[in-house]
Amino acid sequence: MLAWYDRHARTLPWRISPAERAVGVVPDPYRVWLSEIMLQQTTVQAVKSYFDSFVHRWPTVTDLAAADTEDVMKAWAGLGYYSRARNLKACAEAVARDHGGRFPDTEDGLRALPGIGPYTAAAISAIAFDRKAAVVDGNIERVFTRLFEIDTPLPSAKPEIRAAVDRATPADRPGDFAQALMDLGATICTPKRPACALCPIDAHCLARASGRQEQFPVKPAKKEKPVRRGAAFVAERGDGAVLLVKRPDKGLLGGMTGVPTTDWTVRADGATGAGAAPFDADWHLKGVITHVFTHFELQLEVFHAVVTVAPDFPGWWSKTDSLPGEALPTVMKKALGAAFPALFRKGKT
DNA sequence: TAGACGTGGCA
DNA sequence: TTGCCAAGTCT
Repeated sequence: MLAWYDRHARTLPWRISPAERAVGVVPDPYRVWLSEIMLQQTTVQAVKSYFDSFVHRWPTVTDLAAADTEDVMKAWAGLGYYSRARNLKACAEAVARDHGGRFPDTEDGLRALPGIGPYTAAAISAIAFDRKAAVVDGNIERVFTRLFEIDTPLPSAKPEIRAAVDRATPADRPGDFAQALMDLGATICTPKRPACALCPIDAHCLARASGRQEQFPVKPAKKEKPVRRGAAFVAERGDGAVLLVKRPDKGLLGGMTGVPTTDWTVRADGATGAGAAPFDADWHLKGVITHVFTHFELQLEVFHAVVTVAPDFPGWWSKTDSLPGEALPTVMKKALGAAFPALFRKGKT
């Protein structure tokens, strides 16, 4: 795997190449940590631009610790799983305050920090500090369940997989070993139609031998996504400014910004409509948007009104030129796009 | 332990 | 178009 990695390692903004490492270049634990948090359940392609803007704006963990939380949420907007952004800030503060601005180099030390679970602790200790650790992410689960035809369904199979990864991990270059396995999973040992002919370890793979590559890993059946409905209210002032509110720190889209909405419920009856508006105005239905979250699908009626008298309602007015800089999750950009077709298109600003 | 928690890309 | 999925964590 290490020989394969030396020739085929992906070039990524947060990564030290095997050649650089060989001549003594060491990774920056801050960049390793930041990339690992961003990459949780998120594609490399989606992360790249966010990673660049974060390290440009906050070059060190101390800079991030000193940042305004609102600015961090704004910079994270669009990446999803927003508790990661809160924990990112809390973790930076803990590292600055309790560790003198330096990340712990052990799994236990890292695991104690907010937002760092078993995977990320192992990954940082291996990649940033070259410590031997059993790094197990989704890629590595796939590679190992195929190698050994582990047919226990996930997540029950995790201990079995972890033990196998632990046995396989070398004392030399454990960080490159983990990254090699992840690159293999991302580029060759893919979920569908894996390119076994190109695999450096196909001779060792039980699933390859039996032709059952795509049967692994075994996962439980998905549950059906319920549909929830609600209404969003885009209030526009005479100068074009829009009324925004900050959502509660916990729960869905926690700490992010949005337009006022009703609750999103499974009720399919007349729970929505202009009658559910937070204050009286000449509301007009502008459209219905659909947005798919991890555990439900949302159908959101979007109402618009031009407001001449400031409503007694918590929030602030944001002019159209400052709107893109707000901490707006994609679903909220979609809602604004339904109200202002010229300003927002398909959730992009 | 199972559910909450976003988003965009691709087959 | 629909479903699956991508370097998981927290409760």
